Amino acid sequence: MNAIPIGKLSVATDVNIETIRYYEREGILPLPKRSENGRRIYFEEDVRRLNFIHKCRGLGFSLKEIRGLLSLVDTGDFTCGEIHALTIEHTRQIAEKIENLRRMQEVLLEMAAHCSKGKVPDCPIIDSLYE
Amino acid sequence: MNAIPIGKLSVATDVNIETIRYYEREGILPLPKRSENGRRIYFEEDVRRLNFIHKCRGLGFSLKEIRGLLSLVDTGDFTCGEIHALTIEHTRQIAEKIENLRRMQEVLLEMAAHCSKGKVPDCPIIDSLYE
DNA sequence: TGTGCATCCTGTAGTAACTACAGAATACAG
DNA sequence: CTGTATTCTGTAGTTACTACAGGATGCACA
Repeated sequence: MNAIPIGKLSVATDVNIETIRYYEREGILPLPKRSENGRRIYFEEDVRRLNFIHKCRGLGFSLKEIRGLLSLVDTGDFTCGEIHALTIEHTRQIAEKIENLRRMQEVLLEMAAHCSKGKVPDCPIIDSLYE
Repeated sequence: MNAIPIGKLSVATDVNIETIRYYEREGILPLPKRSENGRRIYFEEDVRRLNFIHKCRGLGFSLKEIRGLLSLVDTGDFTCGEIHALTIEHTRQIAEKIENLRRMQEVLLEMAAHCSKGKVPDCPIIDSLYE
């Protein structure tokens, strides 16, 4: 139920119409149902999946990596060991991303704070991401 | 001191040599000194800057956005108000990225935990990034 | 019941951010 | 001093979009 055309999906997810069709060609979005006249029809599930893909892209995951994440849910027949192998590397990667962002955040906030006290900031931002 | 050639910079930062030259062409890395025979010479500062750029890219920032972040440190003549304007939007964006990653992390860990108890996971991962 | 503007279709071409390769010069280890 | 490694410039290919072009269909409104 609640069928929507590609334009509405685009607005709902803030993903460009052409990008949606590109994801379809790439097999990262499933082939949607079509209306009698060949127009694509989407449902709530597609909105969720596309939101997920879009946010992952914004977090620096490649389409290949996203395919890997989606495979966790697309096929329900992974063994326990496989799930572990797939999630462990991803959680490690995510933890690292969070840590890097946390450091950037810290330095930016500090910068703004110093600044508001009238001090000209010097240059700690770059070091913040250097291990 | 401690001058290194492009190959060492590439190894030190895990950034492809061709990508380093590409960043130079794009003006995101400064034109380096050259040896007598025209070979690029880098220093510790370049390692830090390139590490920063590389990590930002891995966190989903575009080169344009990274240019904006670097401008905070490249020119020391921002006014306090400008620093605030630039940092506030960035910190908002970073907070959002952290929150999205945190949710993904939670769901992946939960998935692995359920799995290790022998339960077949169903499908919460996609919802985790759906507001 | 027309009619005109919005939305959709396919297909192709352009852009951003790399990445790889060709062909030549220089560095340096044994 | 000779051969393998590294660097150089320049160009072409790849990934992930993004923007048309040209045509068909949908739908609000007179």
